[in-house]
Amino acid sequence: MRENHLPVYTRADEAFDCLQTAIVKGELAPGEKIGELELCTRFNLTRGPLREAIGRLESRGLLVRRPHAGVKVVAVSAAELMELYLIRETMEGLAARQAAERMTDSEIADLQATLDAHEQMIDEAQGQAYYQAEGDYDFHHRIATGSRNTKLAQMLLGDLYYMVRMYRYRLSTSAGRPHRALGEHRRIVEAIAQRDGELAEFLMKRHINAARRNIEKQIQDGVLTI
Amino acid sequence: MRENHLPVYTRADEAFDCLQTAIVKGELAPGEKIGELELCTRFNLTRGPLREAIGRLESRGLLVRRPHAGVKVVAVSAAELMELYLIRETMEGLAARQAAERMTDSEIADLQATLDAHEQMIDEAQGQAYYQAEGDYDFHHRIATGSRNTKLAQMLLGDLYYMVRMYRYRLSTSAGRPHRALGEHRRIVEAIAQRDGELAEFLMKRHINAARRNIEKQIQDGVLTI
DNA sequence: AAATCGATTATTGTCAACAAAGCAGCAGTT
DNA sequence: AACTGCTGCTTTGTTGACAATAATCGATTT
Repeated sequence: MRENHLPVYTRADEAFDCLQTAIVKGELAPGEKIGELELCTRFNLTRGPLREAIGRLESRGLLVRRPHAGVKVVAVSAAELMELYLIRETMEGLAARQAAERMTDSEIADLQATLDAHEQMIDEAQGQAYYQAEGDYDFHHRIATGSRNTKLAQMLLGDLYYMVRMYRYRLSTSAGRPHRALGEHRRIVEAIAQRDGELAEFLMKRHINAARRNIEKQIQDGVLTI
Repeated sequence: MRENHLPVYTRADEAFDCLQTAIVKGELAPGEKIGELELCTRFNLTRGPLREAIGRLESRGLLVRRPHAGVKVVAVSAAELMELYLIRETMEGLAARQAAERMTDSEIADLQATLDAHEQMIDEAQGQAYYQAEGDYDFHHRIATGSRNTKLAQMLLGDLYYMVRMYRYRLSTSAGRPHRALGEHRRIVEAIAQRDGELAEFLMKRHINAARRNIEKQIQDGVLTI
């Protein structure tokens, strides 16, 4: 009778992780057609577990399958990326509201501590937008789980974030934005600490809206190509 | 070069459909532990495709798997069902707003026509809440696709609705609600026809909120047990 | 008598061979 | 010269057998 249910990794889980990170990191380019046995040799897997993983990823919308004709990585257009941000706006707004109602005091304290860490990271590594991106991810991750809304967290963490991160990897956050974003994060946490759900929702929506407009501008300026 | 890509059904697709409908219809009860080979004999499948389907359904949150210990249908608590409705509220609000901006005139006309059909169904089969439930599903389905937001539609149609429908099957919509719901539907479509996205969003959110409170009340009254 | 440890059994995870379907190249015809 | 139909090949879909793991039941010990 094992009490400690530490995650038992099956080959299928392994395959899932390998594929997912490869897609997110851009090692498998969007639109690229991928062969099964090619992936098998690449990740040291057999086709059974791999196919299970492909099924899961297809269900999550990261892969597109055409029966008997192969699987390819989903290609998201600029317009679709913008729509992803619209979805994030509403869903994370809800998450922030629920987080304000449900996060424990210690969780909020932790969140504030991570923001301090993020600030230091930004100061130390100026221009190293990567850290900010990871920090940003961390922040939103905590709010999603803090909402205590199982399905909401699942949809945000399991579906949306992977698609967003997939495009995060190739976009350099514009110079001034990290500091601005951090300020916005602070105000959201303040609202949560004051248990002001409505305000937290409003601020979160505005925050993501700003991020969306930022990317939109970069695309229009030709800085970011999709 | 085949032009007409009619859906090619593989065994895995078949397995997926079988399992999904069985879960939604309650033939596989929530919490019930299901064995693979039992399902194989039941649906005339082999384990390969079945496992692929299980992987997909697990990824969608309808099944819960514990490695080496089997798969069971997810059991959603009353509280979680309420949170599902909170998610629907925000997401379908967004869908209604985008639908107001993007649906074609003929799509809107079609939508109005289906509402007329629903009204007739309700009048003819009084108390037959089933038709209303299906009609309701149809309505929300059209709005979701009408948003032209691929990911949003995918999340609503592929994830949330199946979970909601799973619990719809066992709840009898209270007597007065079908007519009220139809009225709400009409006002939403009106807003869409007038291309008033904000209003459509507001009305849709209120509509789903009302549905949620209706179920909440039924649960409290003991009419509906989960 | 209760509890724990161990062997058995049933079930899941994995693999490799088989069948089927699409794709590409070639040849023949129009 | 372009197009259509055939043939062979590659890739995917499927199957059944094999290996590994957890649950169950029984025996032994405290």
